Amino acid sequence: MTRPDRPTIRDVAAAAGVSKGTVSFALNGRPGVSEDTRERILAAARDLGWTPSTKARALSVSRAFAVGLVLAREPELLGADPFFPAFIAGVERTLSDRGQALVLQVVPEAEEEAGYRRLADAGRVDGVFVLDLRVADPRIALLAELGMPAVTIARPDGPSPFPAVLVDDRPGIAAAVSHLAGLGHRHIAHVAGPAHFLHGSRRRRAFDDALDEAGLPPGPVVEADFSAAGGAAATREILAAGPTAIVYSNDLMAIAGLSVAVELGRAVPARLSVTGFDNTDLAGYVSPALTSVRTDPYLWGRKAAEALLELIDGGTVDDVPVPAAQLVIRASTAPPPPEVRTE
Amino acid sequence: MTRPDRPTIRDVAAAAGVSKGTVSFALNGRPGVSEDTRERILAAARDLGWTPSTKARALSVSRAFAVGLVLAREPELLGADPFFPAFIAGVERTLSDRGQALVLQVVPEAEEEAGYRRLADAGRVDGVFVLDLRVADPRIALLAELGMPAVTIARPDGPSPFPAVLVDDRPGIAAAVSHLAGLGHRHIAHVAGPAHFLHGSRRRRAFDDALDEAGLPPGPVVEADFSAAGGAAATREILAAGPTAIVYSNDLMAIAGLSVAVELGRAVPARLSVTGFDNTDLAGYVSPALTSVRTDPYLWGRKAAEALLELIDGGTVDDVPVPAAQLVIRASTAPPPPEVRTE
DNA sequence: TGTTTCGATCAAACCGGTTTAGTAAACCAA
DNA sequence: TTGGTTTACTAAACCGGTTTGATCGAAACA
Repeated sequence: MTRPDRPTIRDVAAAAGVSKGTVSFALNGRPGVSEDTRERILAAARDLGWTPSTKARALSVSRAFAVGLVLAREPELLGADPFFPAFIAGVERTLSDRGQALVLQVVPEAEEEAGYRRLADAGRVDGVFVLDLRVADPRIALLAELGMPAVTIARPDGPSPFPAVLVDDRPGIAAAVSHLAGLGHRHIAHVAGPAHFLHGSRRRRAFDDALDEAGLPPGPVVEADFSAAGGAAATREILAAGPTAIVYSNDLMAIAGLSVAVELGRAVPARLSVTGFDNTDLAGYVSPALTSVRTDPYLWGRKAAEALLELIDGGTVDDVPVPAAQLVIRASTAPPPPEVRTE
Repeated sequence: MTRPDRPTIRDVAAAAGVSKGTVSFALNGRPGVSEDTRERILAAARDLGWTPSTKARALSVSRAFAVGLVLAREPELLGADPFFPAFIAGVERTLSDRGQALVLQVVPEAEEEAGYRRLADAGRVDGVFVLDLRVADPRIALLAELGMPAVTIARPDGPSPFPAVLVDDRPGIAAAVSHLAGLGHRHIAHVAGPAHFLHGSRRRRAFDDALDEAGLPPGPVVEADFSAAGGAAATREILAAGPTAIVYSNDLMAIAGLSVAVELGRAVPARLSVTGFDNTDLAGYVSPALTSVRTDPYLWGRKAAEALLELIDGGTVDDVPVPAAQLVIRASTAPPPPEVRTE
């Protein structure tokens, strides 16, 4: 394990025959350095293979050159959700170009606030992303109090001093319901995500509103936990209400529900229509292929990171609009069976 | 955005009426501080709400107090793979107790080496994990040259100065094949992962060996890319060879393949048995429930992090054994149909 | 008693950058 | 020639910790 001593700015200064300060100026493109010396310094730096020490820069300018992400989900649920990796990839896309790093923290749900606090206290990050917003999310106030720049994914329900990436699940749910209603369904059910999650409750509300808008009576709703097991259980429960279609609030539950329905003799889509949400990689490859709502977490990640860096740099940042989610129609939705009479 | 000026060690020193150095000694539990003063210092630190600045410590002891992970997969593929989140959660489990952070980097595959180099040059991390080992992986030599401590997930095929978490896919594949052979299957096919990935090629070799051991002739193998689309395509291709069972090298491809088979009229498990690998959350909730190989990436993450920290602290670390993967038998495997005669 | 030893403490250097204050030389106008 | 600016650069302070070498008083020893 060789430990090649990295050259410091001092070495560069010596090689170029100038002082440390001048080297710093030259490397940062500041005025007050003659073209001649600047080139000599750059050449010296190149020859020595010098790269700035993030540690030293971080201390001297009191910036971490990193942003943080705290994930509070249980590992199993995390693994099943395609959101995070895609979001993170998008974030990285923006960060890596700008020499910023992403610090990740995965904590038990109860320690989420402690997680943010740790990142802040240790000075490890200059800002954070807030995901999985909850109803009346306490993290907003916490981060404001800590003076920590943040960007939320979706606009919180309460007041928030932070810019948000305006992710809106409602049009996606509305599109799913309207698609089903258009096919002739009158008994549409919903398997919702946990109500304390903002996206869980918003999708649910969107579902209710969409039914109303389609002139349909309220449909049965069962709350589940976004997991396959939860989706399966919820499906068993909700099928008792005799819906001809189920709108799931994510693909994982939809795929699990689809299997349950088929096992219970409810052929999909002949006797039951099903829609998912997320449009995961798998959605197009289950049988029948799942009608789902396509979201773009990669894009959200990119935009969120851009906004956060801007905010950290002291800019004022507006909420960031993103394209509305699109319904991808596949084979899991069809008109309801004729024998189901409309009341 | 209040910016509450964090107290420094200097403030603590002033409050306790001692010098900076003494404070540092006291806080780090070094000898040479009277019990009396130590307590006074600790009290002062507590009262002021002092927490050490990672930035300053990092510079002064030239440690980043962070470890790195470079992900080189495409975002979509990342999203579909349950491995990363679980692995990362395990890593965090170990790290967070010890005040270490995880720095993530997601890069296009072509920039993977640059990714490691960036982390190293900037001094952002004290060590890294090496995932998704490839055949003759160039990263091993790169990291050795950079003098960067590392832990590999699985033992590389070539020489490596780094400890490895001894993940071994072979028993899992062997168990799947032997399970199928025990059910009476004689025509077993394999949908492999990319051959340039070590786990792709190892699982394939394990498949070949297991067939041989069961006294069966080599079975057809199609290489795919671990994605649902790839799994579906590979299944279409491999079904032409007329196998009675297919061993997939991950669940995602298996689930996609299962749908393809059913659509082509090959009922599972009546006319085709299918096994997956990973035992994802969804495996138990598709129809039929998927027989799969359970792995434990959460545990691997924990162990890998422990080993890496030990290594960074200058310890010598041996390879880390982990429990062998277990076959989880569900409904997607059954005896082959009787009409298939054995040659 | 004088000397040694030792524990407790402090002042200062250091990590590798950035930034400010200061200076010498060059330049310019009167 | 003088005096005032500019330009190009240096020296030193600073960020907030850790670590080393020196100092000081008290206890231990001869």
